[in-house]
Amino acid sequence: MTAAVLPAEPEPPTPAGQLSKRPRGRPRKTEDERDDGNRRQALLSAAAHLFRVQGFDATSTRDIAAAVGMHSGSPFYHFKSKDALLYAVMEEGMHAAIARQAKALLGAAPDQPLVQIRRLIRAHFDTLLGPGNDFVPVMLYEHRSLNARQRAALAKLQVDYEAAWTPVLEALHASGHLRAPVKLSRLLILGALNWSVQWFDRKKGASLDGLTDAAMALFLKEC
Amino acid sequence: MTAAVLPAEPEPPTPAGQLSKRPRGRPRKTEDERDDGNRRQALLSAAAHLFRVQGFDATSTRDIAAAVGMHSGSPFYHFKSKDALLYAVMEEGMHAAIARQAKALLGAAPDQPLVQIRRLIRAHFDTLLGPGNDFVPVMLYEHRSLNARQRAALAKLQVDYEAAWTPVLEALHASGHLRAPVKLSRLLILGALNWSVQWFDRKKGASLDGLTDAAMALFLKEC
DNA sequence: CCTACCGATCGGTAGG
DNA sequence: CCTACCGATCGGTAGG
Repeated sequence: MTAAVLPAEPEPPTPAGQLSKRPRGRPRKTEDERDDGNRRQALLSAAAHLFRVQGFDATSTRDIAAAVGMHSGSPFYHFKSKDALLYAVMEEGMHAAIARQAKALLGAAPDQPLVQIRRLIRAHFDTLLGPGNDFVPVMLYEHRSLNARQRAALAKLQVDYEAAWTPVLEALHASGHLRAPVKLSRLLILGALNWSVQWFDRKKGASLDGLTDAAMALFLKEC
Repeated sequence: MTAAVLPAEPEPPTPAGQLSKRPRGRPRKTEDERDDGNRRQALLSAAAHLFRVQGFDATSTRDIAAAVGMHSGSPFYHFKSKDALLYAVMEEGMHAAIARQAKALLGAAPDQPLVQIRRLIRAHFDTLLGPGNDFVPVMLYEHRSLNARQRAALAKLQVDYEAAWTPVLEALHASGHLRAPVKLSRLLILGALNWSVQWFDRKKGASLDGLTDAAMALFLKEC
C-alpha cells in the first residue's frame, strides 16, 4: 500500500465570505507542489486497497480517510460520495487494464494467435494479481455496489477490453487450437482467470508465467 | 424465489400497556404443526435469495423478516445473529452440492473419466445456476463476510467437494485428455464454472447442457 | 481540508 | 414470535 501515513499538511479551507488568518488564494507551495492531484490519488489507492481486502460495505469512508491521514469528512471534499469513489477506483482500473493489454499486444504479429493469446492471458494476470493492482479486482467483486448509470459506463470499458480477445479466439478456432464456440470460450476463459483472485497467493512463490503456461495448456489444443 | 409474497398477516402491533385481543402463550396448532423447522427454513430460503440478489451487507435482517412475514426482531429467535444466518445458508448450500455431486457420479464407471468429468461439470452448473439454487452462489460471493471460525468450517466442506475432482483429473491427465497440471487445472476449471454466475442468464434460453458441452470442448483434448 | 454535527439505518435484545 | 427500544456506526454536510 502506498497511502501516506503523514499527510502533506493540508491547508485549511478558506470559507466563503469570511476572514481567514491566512493569505487568500491558492497557497504558494514554496517550491514543491507535491499535493496537487496527489491527495485525490492517495484516496483512490487507499480506497482500492481497503475495498479489495475488506470489501466495499465493510470499509467506511472514515477508514479511507484515516489511511491517508485525513479526518472523517475530508474525503467528501475530493469525491462527492462513497459511490463516486468506488466508481473512480473501477474506472482507473479499467483504463490501466486496457492500456496494459494494448501494450502487450503490440509485440505480437496478427498472424500469430498463439502468441497473442499468451500475451492477453499474461497481461490479464498482471492486471489481477500484479503487486499493487487492487483496482480491477475491486471492479470484479464489488460490481453490485454501483448504481445503474455507473454500471452502464463501466460496461463500455469492459466491452472494449474484451473486444481484443474475440479476433484472437476466432483465429484460434479457425486453426483448430480452440474447439469450443468463441463466445463461450471467452466467457469461460476470462472466468477461469478472474477467479484466480480468490486463490492466488503471491507469497507462495507461484509465478504469473507459470500460471500463464498452465492456462495455455488447459485451453488450447496442440494440433 | 420461494419467499411468500403475501406474508401470513402479521398481526398489527399492540402498543405498550394495552390489552391484546389474542390468547396468550404459544398458539395450539390444531393438528398440523407445519411450522416446526418450517419458519426457519423459510428464513433460510429468503435470506439466500436476498443475499444473492442484493448482497449480504445490502440486505438487512428486516428485509429478510419482511420477506417471510415476520417482524423485525423475529429472525433472531431462529438465528442468533445475521452472521449465523449467512453461515447456515452456505452450509446448506454445500451439503446440497456435495449430495448432488455424489449422486451424479453414481452412474459413471471409474474407468470412464470423460463421463465422470462431464457429470461433475454438469452437476456443478446445476448447483450454481439451477432454479432456486441461491445457496452456493451466496457462498462463492459472500465468503468475506464470515468470521475465521465459520470460514474454517466451510473450508472443510469445500475440500470434500473438490476432492471428487482430483482423481478424475488425474485419470484424464494420464490418458492425455488434460495437459495442464492437475491442481492448477482444477482451480482454473472451477473458476471458469464459478464465474458463470456472473453472466449466465436463465431467461436467454441457454441450456446447462450446452454450457457443459462448451466446457468439455474447451478443457479437454481429443487424443 | 478540519470541526462538529445530523439523520437514518441497522444488528441485536429484554421481556413478554 | 411480537413489542419497544437501545447503542453504535455510517454517509454526508454546513460552515469555516
